[in-house]
Amino acid sequence: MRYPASETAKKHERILKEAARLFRERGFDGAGVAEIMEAAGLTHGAFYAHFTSKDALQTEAVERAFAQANSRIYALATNTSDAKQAFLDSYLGRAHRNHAQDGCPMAALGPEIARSSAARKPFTQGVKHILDGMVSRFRWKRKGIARRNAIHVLSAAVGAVILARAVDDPRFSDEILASVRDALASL
Amino acid sequence: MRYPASETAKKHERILKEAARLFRERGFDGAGVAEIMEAAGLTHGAFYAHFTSKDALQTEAVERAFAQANSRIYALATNTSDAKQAFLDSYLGRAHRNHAQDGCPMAALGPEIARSSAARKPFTQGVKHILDGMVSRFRWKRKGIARRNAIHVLSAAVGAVILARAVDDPRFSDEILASVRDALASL
DNA sequence: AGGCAAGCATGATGATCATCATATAACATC
DNA sequence: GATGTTATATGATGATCATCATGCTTGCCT
Repeated sequence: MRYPASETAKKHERILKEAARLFRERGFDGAGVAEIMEAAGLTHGAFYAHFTSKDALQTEAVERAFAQANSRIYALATNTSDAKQAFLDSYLGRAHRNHAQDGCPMAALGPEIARSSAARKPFTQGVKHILDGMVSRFRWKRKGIARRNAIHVLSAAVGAVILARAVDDPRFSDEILASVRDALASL
Repeated sequence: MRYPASETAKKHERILKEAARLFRERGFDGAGVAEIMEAAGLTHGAFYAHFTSKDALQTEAVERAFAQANSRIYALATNTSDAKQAFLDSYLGRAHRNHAQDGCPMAALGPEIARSSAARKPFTQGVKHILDGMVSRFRWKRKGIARRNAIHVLSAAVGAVILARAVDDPRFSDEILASVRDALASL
């Protein structure tokens, strides 16, 4: 049957939201169309009325996850006195490590993005946008190399969360997060 | 038919080698048993004479990839005057970025490891072993915080390679590698 | 030398998956 | 208020995959 147009837009949003969540939780291959649709409260058949393919969904889901990440960084910059320190505390905290499903798409999907022709473009834009935000909104001790340091901080933070999640030993995992947080705080 | 025992051992090795390569190239889900066996010069049926499951193969393939990585670090330490710098030049070089299939398993599989119950144990051991090697064999400027700095360098290097691979823009990708290489050289 | 069993190939099995086909029923438009 | 359109559900399709079943052949051991 047919449904009101306002509902349709909400359902589209819900599919995207659940896709962004499930992709980060299980990977692009690990989350199926049917599972995503069910999480959005629909059945699999309705999917192709909203997206042309699973690849297209990947593209939009990555965009969505980056938009979320960027708005968080923006919130840190306006609500805290030291945005860089707030970023480090949040990004390298246990909560982020333990909840990849609504965390940073770089840490959750990095290597899979490199293999996904659909996701690389929005990913590249997302990384550039985040970097620009870090360069302009964080307070850097050495202004002349702010961009280099932003790339450094971002890389180290992403790598640390990936290692902390992959590792089997909780103390070691905590050590990784704490070490990188301390090391980056002085930049 | 039956085959000589020496041949069998070589085939086992070949399966492991191709698995470690294909997993890093396409991910655990992206590389199928049949494809791995074909790459090893066999058919899919022979697989279960060598491994009890694909999960078991993942476990051993991760072990193998880490052994390879460790022997490379060891070689750097014995053949160069500045092992840390040699590591940075190699790990953050274009060759490593462009050839995930025989590069570092952390950068190629990080987030997927976190979701794989089979791979987390060997991964954890591998990371610990690499870190120990870095702490003891690299020349650190500040000896008191060598371990913290080793964790920092490893995280930043892993993150940088993951981002450099995922990004669509070659100049941006090069910039990531060069920035992190420069930033880490002073530790 | 002869029998046993190991290692491999071929092919089957059942599950899972992305995508497509079709029918339905209500919305939007005139 | 009639009509065409649209979002959805159900179900089909064909591909892919891990794993299992079977049988052959030949190395290995007695």
